[in-house]
Amino acid sequence: MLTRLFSDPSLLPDVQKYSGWAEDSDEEDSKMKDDDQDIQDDEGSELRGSSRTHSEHAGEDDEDDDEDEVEEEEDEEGIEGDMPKKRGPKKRKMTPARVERTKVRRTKANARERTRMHDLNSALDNLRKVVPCYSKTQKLSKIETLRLAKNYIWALSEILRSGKRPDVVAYVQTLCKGLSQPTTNLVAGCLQLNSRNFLTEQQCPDGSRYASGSFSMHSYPYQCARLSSPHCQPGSGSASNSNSHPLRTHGYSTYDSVYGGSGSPEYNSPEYEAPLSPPLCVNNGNFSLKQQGSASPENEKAYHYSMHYSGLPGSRPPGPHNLVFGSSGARSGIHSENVVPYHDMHLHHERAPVYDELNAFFHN
DNA sequence: TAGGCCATCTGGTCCT
DNA sequence: AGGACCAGATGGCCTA
Repeated sequence: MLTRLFSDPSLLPDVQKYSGWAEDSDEEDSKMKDDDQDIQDDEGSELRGSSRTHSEHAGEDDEDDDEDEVEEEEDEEGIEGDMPKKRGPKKRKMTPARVERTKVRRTKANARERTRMHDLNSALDNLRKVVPCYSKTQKLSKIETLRLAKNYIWALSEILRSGKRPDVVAYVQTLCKGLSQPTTNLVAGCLQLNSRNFLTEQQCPDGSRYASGSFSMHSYPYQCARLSSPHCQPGSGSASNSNSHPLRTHGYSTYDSVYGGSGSPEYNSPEYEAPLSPPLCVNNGNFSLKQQGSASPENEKAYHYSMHYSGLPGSRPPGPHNLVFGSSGARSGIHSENVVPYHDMHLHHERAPVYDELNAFFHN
């Protein structure tokens, strides 16, 4: 591509101009890769321009220099004869000066558009970090991020509206509504709704199961292997890393790794960026916030009572409250005082007001 | 190799 | 007039 580019003298001027812009830009796209991409795309646009209907003509009629006073009468009939007659203002002659100005203006517009899209992507990245599933290595697609965010907002709204303790199953199902199967798997994995663990853990202290099947793994088949997120998929990326990680091997979730308070240093690896996903902990169907790295007795207590989907033996106190998935709080006897107080939590989080309301409810 | 996702270019439209 | 926004087109990359 580049070889062809530089072998074609007609393409060089634009490329040089473009490169000049890239040097001036302090955007991230000044990176080598992006520069290459830019050059390629400019070349492509040049080449594509010849096939576009108005690439060099449309939108250039606002040029007001003198040599542009002459309008092309031929346009009325179609210059090439077989060219389709075009609507709109008559085209003006593309003098070299106009061509040059057009290119400059187009280049500036391209730069703005690129910056705009980068800003948009940055915002989308921020959104990825606050939806319930965040993986630096396996990013949700744009559309899936928006869908998940919508579902998440809806789920939280429902909690506030109904004033009821949310059912975990319904919560997850709401989150996964409309998501693609891979994304559903990813979200389920991030929430640690591992079917195996789920089924083995939804036993009451007396051994009887409840709510089994309320979460249909048929509807949301969770497959560990599909999860390439480093914190929820063993074997992704570096197999040795994931396998050597005891928590990952057992499928510990984002909740566990970040909000579980274990302070597992493995999660500080570059590969794993501490999730900024909502610090929500589903505690007996009760959504709460968990504090990072807290060692206070209260927090320990709350931690003991907090629900961990995967219940790794030995890693967590095997208290009965660990096993509660149902929506009925009476079933477990867990009370709201077991929830980490809001003010002890992620006050830095952008959505503190939401949590404020949630906790106001859960603490009443 | 097809399909999904993405970045970029581009021209049109709207707004300030 | 210029910038923001939008949607279509295109090509690259990745994965099943």
